[in-house]
Amino acid sequence: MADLLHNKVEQRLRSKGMRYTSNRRQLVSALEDTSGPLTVDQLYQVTEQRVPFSSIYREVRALFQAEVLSLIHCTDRSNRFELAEWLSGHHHHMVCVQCMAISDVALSPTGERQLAELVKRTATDTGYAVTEHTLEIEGVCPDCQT
Amino acid sequence: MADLLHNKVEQRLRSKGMRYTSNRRQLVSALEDTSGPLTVDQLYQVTEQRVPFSSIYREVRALFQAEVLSLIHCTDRSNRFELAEWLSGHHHHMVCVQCMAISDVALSPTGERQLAELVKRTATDTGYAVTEHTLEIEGVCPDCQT
DNA sequence: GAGGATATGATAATCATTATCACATCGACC
DNA sequence: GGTCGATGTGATAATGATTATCATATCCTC
Repeated sequence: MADLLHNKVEQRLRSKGMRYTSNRRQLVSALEDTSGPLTVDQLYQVTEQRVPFSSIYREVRALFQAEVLSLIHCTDRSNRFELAEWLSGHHHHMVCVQCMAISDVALSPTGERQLAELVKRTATDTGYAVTEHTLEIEGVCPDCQT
Repeated sequence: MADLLHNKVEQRLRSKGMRYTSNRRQLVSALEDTSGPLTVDQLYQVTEQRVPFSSIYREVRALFQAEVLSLIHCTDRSNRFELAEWLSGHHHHMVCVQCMAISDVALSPTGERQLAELVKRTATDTGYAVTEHTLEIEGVCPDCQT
């Protein structure tokens, strides 16, 4: 059921006294359909310019504060938004250093377990109370290798 | 020999027709003395305001293009600079979600080997030609836990 | 369907970063 | 050691992305 996502988002927003309006729904849908975080410009294009920039900026920030979206800062200095992990699942990012495309990637369950273990070990060494971890992998994507 | 770093940097800059001037030396020294990436403002403070902002911005960008520095994009939307890994060694970052401090952390050799293996495996799955990887760990630092 | 709340979109303001430009400094060559 | 062409410097202006403002529109509740 594709509407499960929208239900979850709507509940979250309601609980904060916010409405799940058309603008917000379009942005969430756009991010649902894409396999990686998007910039404000990309969101503007993907929604076919139906949502003006001033609104995208405002809504994307509102959704971020409501923890529906999370914010990624990329090597090319762009800021990108994606669905928060409680909506989209835990994942990491592969960045193409040529075309700057970013795509989500999930490790194998075993790999993720190993990584979590590594992170935990590092945490106890440093005294941090760890809440999250992300692995960012840079390289050249298949399309750019020719 | 503490000057090894400066020698390496000087050589690199020379090879690009650039001078290793006092401003640049101060910035590199500042980053050498700190255990994590710094923002432009922090660099301004750490160098005791001897280097004006306009120069910090210019030099930091020049050093970045010469691959002496690398640029980190943080969760709080700040951009930070640090010595490139060929000068400082491979490492990862721990970010405190309270005070936003960032400190470098190196994994154990075993851990790093495991991580590299994981990255390699992921790469072959996706068709990427991997050049780098960074692990970013978020949490609450010891100082902020009280 | 009236009223108080939140959302919207156009525009102006802000802030970090970058460009400009006149002047200073360096280094090579004579 | 003085001259010249190149690179570096610092003050200021310009840019560009993001945020704030505000009048209007839309939604919910009663």
